Amino acid sequence: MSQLDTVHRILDAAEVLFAERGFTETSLRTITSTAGVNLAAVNYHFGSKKELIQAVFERFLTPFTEHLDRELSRRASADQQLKVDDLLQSLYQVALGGLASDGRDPKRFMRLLGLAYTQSQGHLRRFIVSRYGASYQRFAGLLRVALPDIDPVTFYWRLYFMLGATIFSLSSFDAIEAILREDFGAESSLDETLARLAPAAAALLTAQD
Amino acid sequence: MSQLDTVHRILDAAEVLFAERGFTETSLRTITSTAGVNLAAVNYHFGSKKELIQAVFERFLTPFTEHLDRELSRRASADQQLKVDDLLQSLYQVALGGLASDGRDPKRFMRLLGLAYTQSQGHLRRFIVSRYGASYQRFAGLLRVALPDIDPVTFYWRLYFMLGATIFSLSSFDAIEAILREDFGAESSLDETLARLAPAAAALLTAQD
DNA sequence: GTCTATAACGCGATAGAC
DNA sequence: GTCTATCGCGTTATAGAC
Repeated sequence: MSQLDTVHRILDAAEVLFAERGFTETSLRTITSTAGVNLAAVNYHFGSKKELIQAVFERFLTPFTEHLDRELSRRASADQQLKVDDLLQSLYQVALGGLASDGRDPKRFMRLLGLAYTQSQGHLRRFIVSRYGASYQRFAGLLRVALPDIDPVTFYWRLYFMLGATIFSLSSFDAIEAILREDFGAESSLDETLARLAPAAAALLTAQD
Repeated sequence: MSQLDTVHRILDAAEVLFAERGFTETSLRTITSTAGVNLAAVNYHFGSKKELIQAVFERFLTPFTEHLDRELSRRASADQQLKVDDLLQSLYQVALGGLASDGRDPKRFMRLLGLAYTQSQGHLRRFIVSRYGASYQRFAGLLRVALPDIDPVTFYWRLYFMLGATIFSLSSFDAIEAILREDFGAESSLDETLARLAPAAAALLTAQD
């Protein structure tokens, strides 16, 4: 088995298992046996479990922020000024859809983001902020320009409300979808849910006090 | 030290440590040494770590749902029909404020709820649903009556969006508050944040498609 | 570059003395 | 009811053979 295969197989197994169980709850033994590689391979290729966790996020966040940055630049050059709806559409449809078109599961990505937020992995938060903080700042800045009438503190709280609604509900997408399917017999696809989320998030951001 | 003291001290230490680090990341050794009790005391008084986790949630959720149920009954007997704003006010101001007036930290409660949501503790989810599901169903049912024009699947997705915005942002209240204080020099109290969250959540729920 | 074997340690839980 | 001591197991990480 080539080195590239081994690294790849470890990342694939770790991504799925972390998303299902969390970081602490997933042992290197489980990851390596699922991946079909030797236990020592993780420490050889990644150095430590922490660095493996960061590598899993890097593989999601780099294409995600690239899709988002590209789409924001495209829209910004076309329009005079980006509106709230444009920005949310960039975030939801393009960035997540772009991820899906790369063959990466956007629901799993959201689950990992939720874990990064609540599990106290200080190293992971530092890694994400230092590596991808610029893209976040750009998006937040454009949204701020699109909502000039809201006072700044309220604006930022609403930004976190919006992120919370997004990450929380999408990270539990499968569980929520299963409940609604049982109660109403109606299946919800990720696209339909994003189509429901976008106007709700826009209303949240633009609400009158 | 009396038995009541020991049980109490374990619960106090576990509540703080779980909220700070998560369940798996907090060992019984850390809990008992923080509480100043013997390691064996947890298994003696609670049976297992899982049952200790449930006891920590019980001590928050029982008064919380009692406050909420009482307030919903009070409002329902006064008004003809409860509106969205009434229901959100019951949830935010009264239930959380009631918790605070009992001397229980509502931010810590929100952090624990966030953990229960994202950390895969199957036993905890089953415990919460079986013990407190009725209060949740009642609140969701009243909110449904207040929003009859929205189609049912959209309504429930929005309910999860609203819960996500609430739990996610309040569970990270201290971290978000610190960022905003550094950037704008403006402190945000929990009350002020709830006063910002209520209209935003109402707008999210009542949005036009 | 990949393997086996193991070091070094922390975990939850419990038996048994007091 | 509280203590000490310990069992049995799982963990990450690494040394050394191949």
